[in-house]
Amino acid sequence: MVDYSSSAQLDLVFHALGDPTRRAMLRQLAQQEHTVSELAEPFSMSLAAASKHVKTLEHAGLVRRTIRGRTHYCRLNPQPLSDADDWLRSYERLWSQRLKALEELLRHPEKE
Amino acid sequence: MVDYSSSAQLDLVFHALGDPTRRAMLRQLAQQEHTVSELAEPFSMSLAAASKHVKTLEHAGLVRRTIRGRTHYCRLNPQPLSDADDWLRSYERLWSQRLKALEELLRHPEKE
DNA sequence: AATATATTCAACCAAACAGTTGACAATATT
DNA sequence: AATATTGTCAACTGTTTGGTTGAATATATT
Repeated sequence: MVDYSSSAQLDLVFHALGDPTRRAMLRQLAQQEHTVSELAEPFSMSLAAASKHVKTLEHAGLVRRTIRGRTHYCRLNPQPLSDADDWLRSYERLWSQRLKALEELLRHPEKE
Repeated sequence: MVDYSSSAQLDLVFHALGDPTRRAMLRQLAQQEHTVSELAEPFSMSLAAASKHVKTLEHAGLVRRTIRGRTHYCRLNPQPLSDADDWLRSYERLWSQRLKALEELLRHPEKE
């Protein structure tokens, strides 16, 4: 079993996710495959800039690219998202505890 | 219901998580409260540098600080981790599908 | 063959980042 | 009162980031 959650890999994945343009691109790719131009289209930036974002996602392992002719087709590779989630979920006990306490408070709204 | 998962908030949280020093600090804080010096101790960097990391975590809402005398006590606030997880989990369908296919393949290892 | 399209590349820029050091502020200790 | 401790701040440095533009590459279309 390969450990994709190595620190360096998580660095790349979390860094890739820390940008709204890239998160939006992933959102598109969750629906279907897209070319680089299609991914770039919604944003008011040059194609070159968008292309760099795609490359960042690719480097993090979040995007796979197939080149057919002059067109680059990109699709989402969800594995690193699952790895990032594994990391986050190791804290779940902490936040679910807190959420439970909040719910309890809503159910029995006592003074103070 | 407040939307902590706003894009700007996620930017801060994912960016904060994209650094191994900061993830290690969170790991410490998951165990118990720690002072800034305690958080800094494992790393071979100046206290000032570590202090900046703590501030980054605090800015992302991941750390809460209480000052008593000259000592700053830090504790983990897990809420933003939960928000980040909410975001990631919206892709869960995609990766669990893939995992299921892999398991299936392991159970019935046919040719090709 | 000429042109249009899809994409990357290289060079550049400004801003942000991660680290340093030295000084400062505030609080404890002796 | 003198000193030590905890932590931040400000200024500086080198690197990374996110964007630009113009040229280059490769493929399609006419």
